[in-house]
Amino acid sequence: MPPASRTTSPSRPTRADARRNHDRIVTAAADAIAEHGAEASLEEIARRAGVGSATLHRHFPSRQHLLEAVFRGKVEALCATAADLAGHPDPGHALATWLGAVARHAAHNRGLAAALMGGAHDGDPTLGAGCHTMIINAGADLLAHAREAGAARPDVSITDLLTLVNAISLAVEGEPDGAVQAGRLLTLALTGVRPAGDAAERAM
Amino acid sequence: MPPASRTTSPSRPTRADARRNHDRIVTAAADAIAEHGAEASLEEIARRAGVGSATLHRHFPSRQHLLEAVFRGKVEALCATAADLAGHPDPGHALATWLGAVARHAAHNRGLAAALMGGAHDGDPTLGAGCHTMIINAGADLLAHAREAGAARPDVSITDLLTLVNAISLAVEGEPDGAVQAGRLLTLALTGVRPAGDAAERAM
DNA sequence: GCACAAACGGGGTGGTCCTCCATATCGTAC
DNA sequence: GTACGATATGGAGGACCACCCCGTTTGTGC
Repeated sequence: MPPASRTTSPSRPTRADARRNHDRIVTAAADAIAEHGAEASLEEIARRAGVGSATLHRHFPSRQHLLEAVFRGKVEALCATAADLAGHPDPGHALATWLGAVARHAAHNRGLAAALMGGAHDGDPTLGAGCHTMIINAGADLLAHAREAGAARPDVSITDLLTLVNAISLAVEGEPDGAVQAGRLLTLALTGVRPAGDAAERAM
Repeated sequence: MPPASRTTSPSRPTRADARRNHDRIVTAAADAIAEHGAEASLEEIARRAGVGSATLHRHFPSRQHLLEAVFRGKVEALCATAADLAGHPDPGHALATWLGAVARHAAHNRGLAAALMGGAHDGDPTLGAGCHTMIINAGADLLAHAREAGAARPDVSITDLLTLVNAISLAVEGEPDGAVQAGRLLTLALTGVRPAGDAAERAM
């Protein structure tokens, strides 16, 4: 982040080769991450993109920045889905559907769960508008509506739910039938282990 | 694994220095893992133990083997807890209590969740009797009893439950109030997001 | 005490992440 | 069309890592 120059002009427009390299790196990263997961080698990504490793590090000072760039599109899609579902007549169902969509995206896009998870708590405030924050804001409305409709406990937060979804996604990542497992576990977590219809309130 | 020698005698008793080094490595690993997590540097562990890195690799051919050795005691304790709880009058409560104990152990012993998680699906059959298997066998009884008592759905497996617990434990690992978060999320997953007493069966 | 299998560990290989800085390139003002 | 300066580049190098080879040391049964 260059210090705001003295003139009103925003320093300079990004150079064309820089923009080109940026895009090539993101593309290469998407491939490598799909293949090897979120911990894919940065050296290899640079190699695939045909740039020096220093260039990669200049464009993306941390792995998290790179993940954010790779998955921004997917995250925006999930946010849009949340917006669509916000007006659904059954808010509880809408929330569950959306969380399922998050899990499905994570199952089909290796590394997405890590990108969603990492955002806030790695001490870098410059990632404020990152995927983590975006997805939380998107889900907050759905949860609020569900709560109003009595379909969600008042003491559960959207952070809880997304942590759960991402934890599940990470746990089954790499498994052959990951998407199925993730769906099972998410349903389990949302509805509880007790048989449906058993309303017993226990001390636990 | 030395090929079974021609004689009936089990080749040879382990040499004293080997046993000593083994123990020093496990101790050093416990410290390092508590400090840096399950991904702690093996070189550093060898350094702390005062042995060459080759010695560490000879004793523990993979990181998973080392984790198993470090946490075997804790896992046995959890298995014993499971055995104690097996006769509890309320099997549903017993199961929940035990899963809570697993989470609590994981929160207090960094790396334990990783040890429990890694066991089966990394292609090494020699880890058959590893922590993963031990804990599954221990929990299976509790789940079976809970199911008989109608306190657990018939379609949920012990693997599901342990995956959930470990996923949660890994997700909150390193967080300042990790133990509290893990407890919250586990309770949430076990009882569902709907308010207690809401027995509505939804299509979802 | 001796012989020998068992265990050891220094040092090498090839990998990672990240940084420095001399060089090449782009965009612009002329 | 050219020259210039800011911007961007990438190879080389440092620090670290997992893992392995192989000459050397050490423990043990006789």
